[in-house]
Amino acid sequence: MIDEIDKKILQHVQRNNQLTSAELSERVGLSPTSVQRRLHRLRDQKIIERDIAVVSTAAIGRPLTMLVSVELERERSDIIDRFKKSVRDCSKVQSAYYVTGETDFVLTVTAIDMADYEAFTRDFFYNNQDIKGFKTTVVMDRIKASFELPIE
Amino acid sequence: MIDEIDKKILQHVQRNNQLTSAELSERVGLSPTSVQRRLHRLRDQKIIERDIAVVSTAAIGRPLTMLVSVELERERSDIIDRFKKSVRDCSKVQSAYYVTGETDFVLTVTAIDMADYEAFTRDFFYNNQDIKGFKTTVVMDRIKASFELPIE
DNA sequence: AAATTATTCGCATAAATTTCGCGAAATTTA
DNA sequence: TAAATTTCGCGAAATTTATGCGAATAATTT
Repeated sequence: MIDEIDKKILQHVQRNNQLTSAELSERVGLSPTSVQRRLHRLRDQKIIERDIAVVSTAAIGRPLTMLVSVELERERSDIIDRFKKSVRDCSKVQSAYYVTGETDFVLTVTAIDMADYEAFTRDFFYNNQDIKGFKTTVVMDRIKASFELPIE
Repeated sequence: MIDEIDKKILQHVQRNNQLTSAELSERVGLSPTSVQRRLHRLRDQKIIERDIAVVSTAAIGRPLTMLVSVELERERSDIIDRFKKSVRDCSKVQSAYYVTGETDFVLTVTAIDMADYEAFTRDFFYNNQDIKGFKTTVVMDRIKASFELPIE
């Protein structure tokens, strides 16, 4: 399915997907044409799921990140699905995980400032009958934020 | 610093940075040349921090994600800095936040399976004198995982 | 307000990169 | 080991990106 050269390509593009096929070619030891073809295949097969630019939170005026643990009133599948959808539709929520343990979900939420976050919680949580409670953790420092995977 | 057209460009490329300047041109209403020049500027100014390919965790054989809350023995700056470095250097850790609240850090860790995660905790936590304790939460479903920001 | 200066724009064109056709090499299957 | 399939890499074509430059727009100064 995916061989050693694919892995090398993935290692590089998951750090920088703007490398040209000639540059990748040198790094993985294959002609630019073949590298290009492999990239196409990796994208077609969704081994590369997507290609994105990461925008600076500071530059865009959203310097705050919160980690929010959410507990639902009941673990009923229709309630869970409704919550999942609301989370997907909210652009202030960067990521959302359905998890084991005391709480049901953990969200990553960005905000302009505390007042803005406050407003978000009002809209998103207090208005919502399905939500039993939530707990906010403030991110003081982002040591690392990536989707990189160790590939062999 | 950044105007309405820049924002439109950012909105698009944070979802898909493989769009050509001609495609972006249509979407934002500016010539391809100008779009290209703006992209360059946005990258030079680190408003676009980086450009990455997101690799499928399943395809690469790392289907498990854990959220790990870590508490250090003492909140001494040298200990904190040492921990930060170890986290940055570990490719199994996708993201790491220094946070307020009961724990000091929250990490996102990927693993092949539970045994693999078990091995990681041994290496990373039990070996480490600086760590008082940690709590693992297993991700059952990744509803959303992005670095997208709401840009106006 | 008018004039000056500085930016940004978009066209034309040059440079670079990606895509495609094709035969050769390598790998897989029979 | 022969046949079939896949992958390779070269060269050419097509597409995309980068650059030069005058025109238009916006900002600053007087």
